Amino acid sequence: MEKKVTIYDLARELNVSPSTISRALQGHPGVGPELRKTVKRLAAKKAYKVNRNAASLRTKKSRTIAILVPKINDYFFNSVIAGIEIMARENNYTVIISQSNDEYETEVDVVNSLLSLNIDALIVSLSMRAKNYDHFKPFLTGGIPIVSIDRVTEEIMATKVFIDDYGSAYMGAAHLIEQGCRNLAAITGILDLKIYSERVRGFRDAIKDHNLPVREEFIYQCMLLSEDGKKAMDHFFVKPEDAPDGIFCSNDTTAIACIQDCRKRGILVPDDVAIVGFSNDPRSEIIEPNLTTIAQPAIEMGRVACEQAILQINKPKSLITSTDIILKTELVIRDSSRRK
Amino acid sequence: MEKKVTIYDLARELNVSPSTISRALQGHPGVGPELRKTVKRLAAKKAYKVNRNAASLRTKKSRTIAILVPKINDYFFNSVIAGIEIMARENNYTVIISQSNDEYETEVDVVNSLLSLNIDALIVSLSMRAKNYDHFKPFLTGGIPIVSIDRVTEEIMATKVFIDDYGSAYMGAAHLIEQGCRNLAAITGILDLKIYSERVRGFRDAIKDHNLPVREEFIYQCMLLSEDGKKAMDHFFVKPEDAPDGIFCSNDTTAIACIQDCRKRGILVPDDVAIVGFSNDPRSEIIEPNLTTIAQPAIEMGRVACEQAILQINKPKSLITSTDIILKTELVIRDSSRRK
DNA sequence: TATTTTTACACAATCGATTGCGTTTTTTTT
DNA sequence: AAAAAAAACGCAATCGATTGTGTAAAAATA
Repeated sequence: MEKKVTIYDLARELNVSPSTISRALQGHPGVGPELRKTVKRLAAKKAYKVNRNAASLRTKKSRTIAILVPKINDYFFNSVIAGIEIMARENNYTVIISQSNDEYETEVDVVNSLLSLNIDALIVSLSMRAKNYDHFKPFLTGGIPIVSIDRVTEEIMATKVFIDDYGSAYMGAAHLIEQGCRNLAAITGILDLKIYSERVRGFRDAIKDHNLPVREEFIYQCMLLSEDGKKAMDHFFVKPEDAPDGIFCSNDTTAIACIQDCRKRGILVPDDVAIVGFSNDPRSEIIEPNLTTIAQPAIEMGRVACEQAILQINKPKSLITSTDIILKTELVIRDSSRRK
Repeated sequence: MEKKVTIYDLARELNVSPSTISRALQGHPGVGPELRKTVKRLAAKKAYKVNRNAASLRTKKSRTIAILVPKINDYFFNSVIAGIEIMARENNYTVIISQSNDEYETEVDVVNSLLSLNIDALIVSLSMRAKNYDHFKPFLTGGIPIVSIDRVTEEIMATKVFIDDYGSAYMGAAHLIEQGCRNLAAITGILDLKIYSERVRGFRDAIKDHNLPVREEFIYQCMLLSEDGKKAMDHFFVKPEDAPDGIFCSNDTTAIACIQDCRKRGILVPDDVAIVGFSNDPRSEIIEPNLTTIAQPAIEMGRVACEQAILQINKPKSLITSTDIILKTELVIRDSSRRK
């Protein structure tokens, strides 16, 4: 079990001081060009790696960005993470990933444990069960920037990267109406989260703007799991003669559940009921009929979020600002809503 | 921008030495029970969090486990990661996740950068494009245990957690034969990796044991991407009159691509061609016909891998062993292979 | 050549927590 | 009550890298 090589080892071998080694490796001026080369060569030869703990302790910078999302094994967040990872790697940052499982307590827990890790920034998508946001305050008072993605809130002073939820939902609902639907239903996530309330607002406005009635009982609030999709269908179809002919879902999981449930009930999609999902999950191209859905630029969102995080890290702390970055979505029309 | 609270702050406030604070917080004997309570209370009140960098620097333990997988946004690895995350959290470990994108160079890159992070253990699934495994050596000589999962190799001295690839493939192929297939094809990953060569071996043996011929041209080696599935179909169907009537795929992505390609060609699944995939990806329950596939205990694999990592961390370094842990798989029979 | 400026490096403090060892105080033993 | 043992805590070194300041040598200037 060999010990790791330190700058002291290199210093001894070259008969210079450790400080010179450190400066040489960082390319500081004030170290002769020749010495610098010698040092770098020796460092490479002996497979020297900085001890990031030591460096972080001294500089109070860890070159680490933490990510906190509701679920790691979810297509959308996954892609966001992949995007962050790419940008982080390009900028020589390390990434730490955690999940809240959409539970408030876990979120608080994770956030607290991140506090001892000396991270440089936090990229977070809120859990569905938000109660308050006090657990994020130590970051802000500690000068650690927060970038909030997708599920954002005004209550945290943070750069926000998200999509035009209102417009996307409006687009989805309007599309259903254009396809001939007159009786729209929606499956939404918990309305405490702005992302979902905005989508419902867009959904409502699209209906109103087309002079159709908004049926409150056709707005089903849930955790957006597959079972919830089925429950929503049960709810919508208590009176089959007075059921919706178009469903706008706030994610693809519930949309797919609806399609599958329709098949069981012998309801034709899109002719009896047209369905639109949200996210453009890979499953949407596989389900029959293929699912019409709102495509979100997930990887791009990750990249941008990470970019913003790095920007904030390098900005004088007094200048912490709260930018909003809104990314474009796209309605991907497939067979689950296309009527001839 | 408030400074973080340190043990020195607590020490000053209570008029004791920092060492006592440290011991009190760790529950050391040698600190009076009353003082300990007082310290803990004050620490909680002032929201003290240990500085893990400082602690790690001193103890050479970071309570951090690194994960390296080919792709983060892949269902299987995702679930493995989720499993690791759960076990890590239970044991108060932090997890760092990186991906190699199935490229050798990236893998080397990532591994090297992990070297400066002072991780306690590495859990790795190899990239498809393995050339050699020298980049892992510094961990072993440095006393940092490696747990190798799924895509393992004998060439690294590590605890290995994987499935019975030979048996699983045998089971899959035998099932196809039982369903009446006489002319089997296989889509496999790069055969340099044991995981794939074992599957092909199982595939071969199942055919042989049923006294059927193994057609070498029907074993298609690729990176297992969706496009590869289509290319494989082109390859298998150059002579449609002499094409396979059953395909065993080493992952679900290619299996799904095959089903979709069959539809385009007007080939009936499972009647003309029966198809079996590998992993039990969520998409396999959505594709029509539903995909028969080998279910792997991905989350369990993550849990076990993490458990093993923690075991190794706490073991005297001289005792580094190389256990093999083989997890059970299950053939999930669905419509893509079930013939009446 | 004497003086100033520059260059190239060394010294030593510092970040915050941990821990072996030493010291003081209290308790136990004889 | 004196001696020994135990308990409770402090001192100071340590982990490895960074960085402000100090100093000697080399180069530039007068």
